[in-house]
Amino acid sequence: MPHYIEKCPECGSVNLSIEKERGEVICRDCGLVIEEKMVDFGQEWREFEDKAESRRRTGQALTYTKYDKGLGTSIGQTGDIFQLGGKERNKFFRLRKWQYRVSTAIERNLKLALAELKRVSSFLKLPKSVDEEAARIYHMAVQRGLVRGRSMESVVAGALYAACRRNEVPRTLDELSEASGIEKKEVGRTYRFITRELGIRILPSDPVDYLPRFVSALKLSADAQSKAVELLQKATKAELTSGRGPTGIAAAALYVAALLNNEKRTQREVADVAGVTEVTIRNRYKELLKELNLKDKLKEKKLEER
DNA sequence: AAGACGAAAGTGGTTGA
DNA sequence: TCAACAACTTTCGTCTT
Repeated sequence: MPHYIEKCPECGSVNLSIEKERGEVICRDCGLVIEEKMVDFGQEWREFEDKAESRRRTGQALTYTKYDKGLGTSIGQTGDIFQLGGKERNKFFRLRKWQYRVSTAIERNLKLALAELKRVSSFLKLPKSVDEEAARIYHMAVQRGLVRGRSMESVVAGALYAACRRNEVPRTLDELSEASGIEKKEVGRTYRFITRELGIRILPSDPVDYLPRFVSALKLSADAQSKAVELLQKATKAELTSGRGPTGIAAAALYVAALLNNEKRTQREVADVAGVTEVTIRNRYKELLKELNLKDKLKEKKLEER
């Protein structure tokens, strides 16, 4: 596993945790997110842990982040394809046909769109896998004519949002909106539209997925984070989570966890980081206290402090 | 003075007739 | 297409630390 950073710049700990799914490197001791979305967890070491599977390497994968899928522009234009065997030759014929079908208009649109996608995703420091997915979604959207009547940028933003959700690296609509310069509701609208039209299944995002970033932004400890995870698990069991905004739940759990851990943050601080209001935190927080019998614990805390 | 709390009214989106 | 509805926000007054 290639390590770009060995020690936590905050506390010097070498006890780093690599959250592959989120593409984040986190310090286990102080909870700092050291690297976010910077490591390309590609094929080579993805299967490292799974020894049953042989490691396969098949060269560069087709990539949707290049407008021509990385195939280059000279397929079948020279005579050399005729030296290939039948199977290979057919393959190239198919590719050439496909490429030919991409009209110049679509090609130009894709070039622009993928540049925009790249820009937004690097602004948000998203991992490459999300780029790929978003580009794929955009491709499909173009092919189905879903961009017509919508701005290219908003479709890009919607595709990225969908890709984030699919890869469990949730970004809020606010963040996407800020990065893309598209209004929040517009992003949400195109997101819903393209996922519906393309039949993309999106799991409801898990509040836990938001925690590492919130914890880091609030400079809370790893203890507080695991406490929050614990609370969230209980909350999920008590069915407090369905139908509610995941960010609000994550924020409330984190708020309580911080209190219990003597790392108090104000509701406002947590609310700002999570992109919800204090009121929402209060509501979720109230529910948490009621359902999980945490009141007593908080009272104990207060007594201890005297 | 700042933070926590809660009531009331408003917003944008979903659902179901 | 419209109305009911739930979740969330905004705003504001009151209580607590």
